[in-house]
Amino acid sequence: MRSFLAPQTIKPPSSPTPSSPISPLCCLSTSILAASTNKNHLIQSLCKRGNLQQALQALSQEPNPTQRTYELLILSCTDRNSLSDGVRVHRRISDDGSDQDPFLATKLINMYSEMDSVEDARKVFDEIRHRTIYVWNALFRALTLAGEGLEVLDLYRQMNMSGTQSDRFTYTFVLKACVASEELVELLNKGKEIHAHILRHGFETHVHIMTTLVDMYAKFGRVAHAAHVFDEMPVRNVVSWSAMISCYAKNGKHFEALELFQETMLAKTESFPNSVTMVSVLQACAALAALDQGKLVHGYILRRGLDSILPVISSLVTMYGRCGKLEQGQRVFDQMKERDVVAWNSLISMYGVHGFGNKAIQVFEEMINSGVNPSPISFISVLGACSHAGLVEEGKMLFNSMVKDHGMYPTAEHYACMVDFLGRANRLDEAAKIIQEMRIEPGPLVWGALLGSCRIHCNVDLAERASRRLFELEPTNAGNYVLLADIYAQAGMYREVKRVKKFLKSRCLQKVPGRSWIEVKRKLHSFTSVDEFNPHKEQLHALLFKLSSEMKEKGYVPQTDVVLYDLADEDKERIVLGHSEKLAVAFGLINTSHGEPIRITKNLRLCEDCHLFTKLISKFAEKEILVRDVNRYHHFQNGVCSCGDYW
DNA sequence: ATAGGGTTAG
Repeated sequence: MRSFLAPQTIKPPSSPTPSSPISPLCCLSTSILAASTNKNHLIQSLCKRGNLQQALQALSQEPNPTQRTYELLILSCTDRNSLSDGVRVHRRISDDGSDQDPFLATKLINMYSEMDSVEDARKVFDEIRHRTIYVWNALFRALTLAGEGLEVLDLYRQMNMSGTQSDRFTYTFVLKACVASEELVELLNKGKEIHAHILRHGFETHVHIMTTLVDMYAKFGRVAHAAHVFDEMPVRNVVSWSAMISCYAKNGKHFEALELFQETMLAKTESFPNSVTMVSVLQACAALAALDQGKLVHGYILRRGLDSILPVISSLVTMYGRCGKLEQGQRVFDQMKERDVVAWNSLISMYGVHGFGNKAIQVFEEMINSGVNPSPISFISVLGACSHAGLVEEGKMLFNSMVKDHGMYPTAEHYACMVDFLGRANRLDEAAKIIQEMRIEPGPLVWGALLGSCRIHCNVDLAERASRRLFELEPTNAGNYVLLADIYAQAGMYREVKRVKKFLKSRCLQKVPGRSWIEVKRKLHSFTSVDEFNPHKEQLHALLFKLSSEMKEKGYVPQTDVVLYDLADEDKERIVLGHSEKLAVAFGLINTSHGEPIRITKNLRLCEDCHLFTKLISKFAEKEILVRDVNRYHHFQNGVCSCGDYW
């Protein structure tokens, strides 16, 4: 490597640059002459002013660019996102032997990484002999961003063997690498190993590293591990809090997310939530349909002046949508000064889950007309809307336009939407054909959509085919087995039902218990059908029994096919009457005032009997009831449901 | 000597 202190080349006086005519003085001292031809300062200031082309021009006239000059050139190329110019600068650096400078190598790796050219970053790394920890870290970061987590972990092992010590940055990069890869399960152990390194090297007090650890366990779904790390942290900042709240919100622990936010972070610490915190909190409110909590959070957002931040507003739209408050969601959206594709997507899927398919399509078109390009998620949202509203032809057209007009490749989710709305419309052959002709391997999402449709139309043959694939793809997902058993039960094939249930038991697999929530006077109440300790249980059962008897006189026939046990009819009736959703309805009838709608959330799909029961209640009790199940909204009013019995 | 890291929208 050439020293940067090497004597500078002196240009012969016979070839002066035109802009600097030689004065007699210059000939007296070589150093003065060198200074007058030195373009380093010029290049640097051109870079700072963003004038990359002129800087490159000047570079060609400068025989001895300094390290700082190269650094600014690299940064300037990165800013411009100009790969060709970056390569030019890189070549020049190699030409004068500076490519063995670890500082510049680090900068080059970062540059290539920013330009999504991880192969070039890797080349820089491979060619440099003296690898400082900065060089290693830069490559780790580049590979992680490119999703090459496994490669990072392999290099990390090599680095440890070469005797180079990790620093505090290394740990955050390799922890992220553990989750930046498809092979999540295997890498959990790798992450735990790194966790041990971190403790061994005394970094357990380091906020950045420990927060990354929390996030890593969160992404592996290891909530207890994440909470343990978080609890042990001696110092936490707003990012740590946000990471832990997000961990709960993303892993289905919505109550815990709200509790940590309200009862711990706000009440007991000096940490101020920021926009990122609010996004996770709103997500939890949305998931629980906790409208009162959501409104409080909205108020808080306004007071803290976070209401102009795009992700926050999108989350607000989603929260109001998922709480059944479409007008509020629309209002929040209308007040936005600028709208990005995520905000539009929030609005589209808000109308979608409520069954307003045409409105969702209209919003989708408005988005395009306003000059915002649809993202793959826009299509998932609008196709999902078509599904919920039974808009088969519209859905097919949108799907085709995604490929033709927007040049997008459909993902498994897009195909699953297609299969879903074709299947629901009892066009099962067409749905099966879509699966056959997919340009990617059909995954569990797609087969699951087909199986769901088979359940609606009670198609045992196709259901067996779909479930065979599903059992191969996700052998431990109890939901698939239950769905098949459900179909057998509908078809009266109880021996098959028994077989499936026996199989479930032999594998120690359990169906997710049904759970319903209702928010009354700012407090969330949760119900399951098996909870013996619920203080309201007796009262609710008595009320349900009374209602059921009254409605039976008016023609209600309990839909007991959903019960997977071969029992006497009256036992089946007792079971469906104890479903969590009915308990929540009963609780709502007792605890809401006249004219106030009941709003319920459920973690599974609504069963036939609960659907029928709720429809009738909405008529006989003259009560508006909103139920959000795992897929969509049901708006019950005067004996009718907004889904048109099609869900 | 210099450089760089964690939480976010369907």
